[in-house]
Amino acid sequence: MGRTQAFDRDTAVRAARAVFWQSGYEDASVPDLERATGLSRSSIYNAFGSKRGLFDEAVQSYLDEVVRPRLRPLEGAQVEPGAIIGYLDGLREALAGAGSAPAANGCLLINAAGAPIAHDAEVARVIAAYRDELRAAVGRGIGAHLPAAPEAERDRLADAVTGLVVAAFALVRIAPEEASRGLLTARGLIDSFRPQAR
Amino acid sequence: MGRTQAFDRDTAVRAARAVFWQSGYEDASVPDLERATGLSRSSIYNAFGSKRGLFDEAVQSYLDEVVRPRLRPLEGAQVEPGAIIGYLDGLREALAGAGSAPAANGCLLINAAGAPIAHDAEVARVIAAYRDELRAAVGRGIGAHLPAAPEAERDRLADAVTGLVVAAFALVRIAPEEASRGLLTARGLIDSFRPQAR
DNA sequence: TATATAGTGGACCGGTCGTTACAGAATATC
DNA sequence: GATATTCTGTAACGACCGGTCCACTATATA
Repeated sequence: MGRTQAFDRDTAVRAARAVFWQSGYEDASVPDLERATGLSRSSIYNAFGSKRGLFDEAVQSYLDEVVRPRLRPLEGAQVEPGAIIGYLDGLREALAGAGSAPAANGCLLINAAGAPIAHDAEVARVIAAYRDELRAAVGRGIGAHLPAAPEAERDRLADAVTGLVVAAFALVRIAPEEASRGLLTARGLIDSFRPQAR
Repeated sequence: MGRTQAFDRDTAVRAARAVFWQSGYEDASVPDLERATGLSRSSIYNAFGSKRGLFDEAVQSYLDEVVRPRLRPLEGAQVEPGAIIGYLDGLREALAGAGSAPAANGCLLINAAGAPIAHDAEVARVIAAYRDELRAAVGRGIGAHLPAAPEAERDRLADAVTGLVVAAFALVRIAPEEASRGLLTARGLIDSFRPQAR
């Protein structure tokens, strides 16, 4: 019995996700979240317990609907040779999106990681796991792209590319040109290995 | 006539610099700055006008006494061949300093750049200029280290190394291992060019 | 000694923060 | 229709923020 929940929980989380994505955790105020979700203060605390609770759900939503789809071409046993290049180009496109696209705000996790919230052990754990997932995917992409290259060189290359990708995300909002430059550099590094490998 | 200023301005700025370095601009509260400098609220506003005024002086002090000394071996017409390696190793050492050393907090400017203060045009300008200075220094270091390498490859290498260095600074506090890993990768990239160049 | 400046401590301002509480209206099941 | 649950307002809480103001003390020069 009793009234059923009127709003769609996922929709509300997605709206909150956009706010956290753009503003980081600390700078996203509760009134901001009210406005974005269309919910009242009371409803938010009723449904999610706290601002932090809402943030945690937003992070999960971000991983499921934003991060993992983008890494999908680099998952699985047989990765396309061009997938790693496509991934880098896709990233550059998304990050360079003229401010309108949500991805132009970089990475929700890294943005949120700027402030004290990053000292939170749980958040740090999620970020570390995210990075390892990325490194593995890049490694597979490099492997498929340069099958003839020596393993040591492939590892070094994958390390550099992963570093540059993380750097790009960390820097989009501080120095967008630097971020794009880093992704271009990563592409250039891969290309410079290509002739020798053939 | 009148009483002479009792405290040493530079000492106070250095103390404030440490606070901004560790906490960023927004998270450094005025009480924090009182405690660190040993000055009263009134004296701070008397001497520096505002929190922002104190921050600006701290940034200049940081550039003069921290950044530029470290880049000095990469300045001038004749740079030592090993200088770029020494620079990367020195950075890694400083960033890995067991939490006690101030440099373990990364870069004052990048830390401060996380929050709304980075939207400030002046701060953005300082950061961009800082980055260009770094890129030029790394370029000279690479040139001295690999004089025989083709210019295009040297440029690509210098871009990658600069990107990884900036990334390291941006990431020390979020993911210290990633930062150290990035600097090691930069070293490895340089070494991998060495044999061909000889 | 008179006076101008440097310093302290504390009260206070308006504002924002996350969170809690509560009254009342809307909507579901029994 | 009774009742349980979900909503929306709105007010208030205690804490912190940067900044201002003022009365007071200390120390220098003229």
